[in-house]
Amino acid sequence: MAGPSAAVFAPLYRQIRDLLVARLDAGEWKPGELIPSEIELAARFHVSQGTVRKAVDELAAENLLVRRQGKGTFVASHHEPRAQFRFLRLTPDVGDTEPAQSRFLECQRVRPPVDIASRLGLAASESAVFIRRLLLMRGKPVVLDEIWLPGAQFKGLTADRLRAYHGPLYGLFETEFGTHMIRADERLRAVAADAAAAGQLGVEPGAPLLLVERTSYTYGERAVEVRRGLCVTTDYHYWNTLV
Amino acid sequence: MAGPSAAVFAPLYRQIRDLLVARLDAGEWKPGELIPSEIELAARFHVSQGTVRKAVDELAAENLLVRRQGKGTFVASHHEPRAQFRFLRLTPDVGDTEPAQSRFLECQRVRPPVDIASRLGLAASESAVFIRRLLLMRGKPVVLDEIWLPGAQFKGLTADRLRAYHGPLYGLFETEFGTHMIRADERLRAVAADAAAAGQLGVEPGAPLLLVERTSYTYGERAVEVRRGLCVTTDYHYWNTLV
DNA sequence: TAGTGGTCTAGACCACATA
DNA sequence: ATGTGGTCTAGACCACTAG
Repeated sequence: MAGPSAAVFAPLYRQIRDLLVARLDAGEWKPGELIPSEIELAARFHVSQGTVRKAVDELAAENLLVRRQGKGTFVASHHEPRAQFRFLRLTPDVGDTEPAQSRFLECQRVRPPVDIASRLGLAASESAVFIRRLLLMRGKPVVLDEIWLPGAQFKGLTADRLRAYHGPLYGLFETEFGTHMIRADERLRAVAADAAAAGQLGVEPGAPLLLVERTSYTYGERAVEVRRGLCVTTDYHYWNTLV
Repeated sequence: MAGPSAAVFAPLYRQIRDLLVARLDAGEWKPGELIPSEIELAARFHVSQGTVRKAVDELAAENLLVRRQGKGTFVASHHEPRAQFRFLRLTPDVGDTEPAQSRFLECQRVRPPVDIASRLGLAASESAVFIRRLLLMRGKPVVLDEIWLPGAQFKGLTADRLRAYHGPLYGLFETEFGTHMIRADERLRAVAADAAAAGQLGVEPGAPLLLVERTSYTYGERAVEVRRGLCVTTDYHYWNTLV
């Protein structure tokens, strides 16, 4: 409930953590880059190395930073192999997960529906980029995605640009638009396929589909993507771990 | 891939962690109970308090232990309010989550299907307890669960005993059968309701349902429950956070 | 060889709960 | 007043990486 800087009194290590996030947000260190060593950060913030360590530990646990022994601490990037499947929970029932292939059907600037606009924190006058794409796995359509992005942040995003890019979508967003997704909330339900979706996905109208509604956030809990995906779950499933 | 004790060479704090888990598994400290203080554990294991602290930190992060400042560290229990909804990801679209009501339809000793038996690590000769129950929220059926448990561990579990108990199922398992669930894997897919499920859940046959297949584990990564739930997701959704 | 993160320790002090 | 966990520090040593 409380905003990012609601807690005024916080332990030192958490204040350091927040300072580091602010630096990341400001782009002082970009995804994939090395951040200063713990000793250097300790000197800069006038705290002990142990306090910096605890701050960095938290950020590493949240996947904002990646520690590599002997090399240093790096800003997490969606281009790294280990991050590839972090936001893709759809897995084949048998065999290993392989990279999916995207087929972009549509990419336009639109006035977003009110519910989408409010989730993105857009004013009534602001536009959004709307993307429709089909995700293919093993050559077959598996997910039909509708994606909304804040227009101001994603100026110049076109279908051609999407098609020219190869790799994970969040990698493109990170590199070309300076927007790094760090967290996402998802809501899942089962729905019946309408005629349009059925056609795209190659199933019968009325067939059960898994609807995944996602809101993605960047540094500072700012929502920057709303996604609505319809998934065929006959040979794939959505996996999750409860701890 | 690697078993619980595959890593022979491990940092001290991890060895301490594993020792603590072994003690929990052995029932030395039961759910809800206070474990010895950090200083006492440090003395017992001949390490510094800082090392014990790091071991306990890990177990607290995994929800095996609960720290309470000024009071001590306690073994996590499914009876605590904070644990109530940890394994229930189905939430109403509007309004707050309320405790669900169980209606037990069936409880028998059975020879489990081979896939269930293998997931529970049961030999061909071993039996299982099979439970069917309906979960009601706001007075309406929302989930139809089928649950399999290892027969040997759940001797004496009957429909009457289930009906007599009020509270979360995992609380009963913990208190009456000494089995504490600490983790669960889930696989989700959308399926069409068959006639039987449709009747129980009050939906049309063929209606889309969310199928949740769960395997639950106790200390030491031992699978002790397989669950297959069919959920009506018209007014409820399954929520998840990707980090 | 030098620099990085990873582990372990010891001790001081703070915040909270209980008697 | 006492005991608990929570924070912060300082320093030693280890393990890994790279020039």
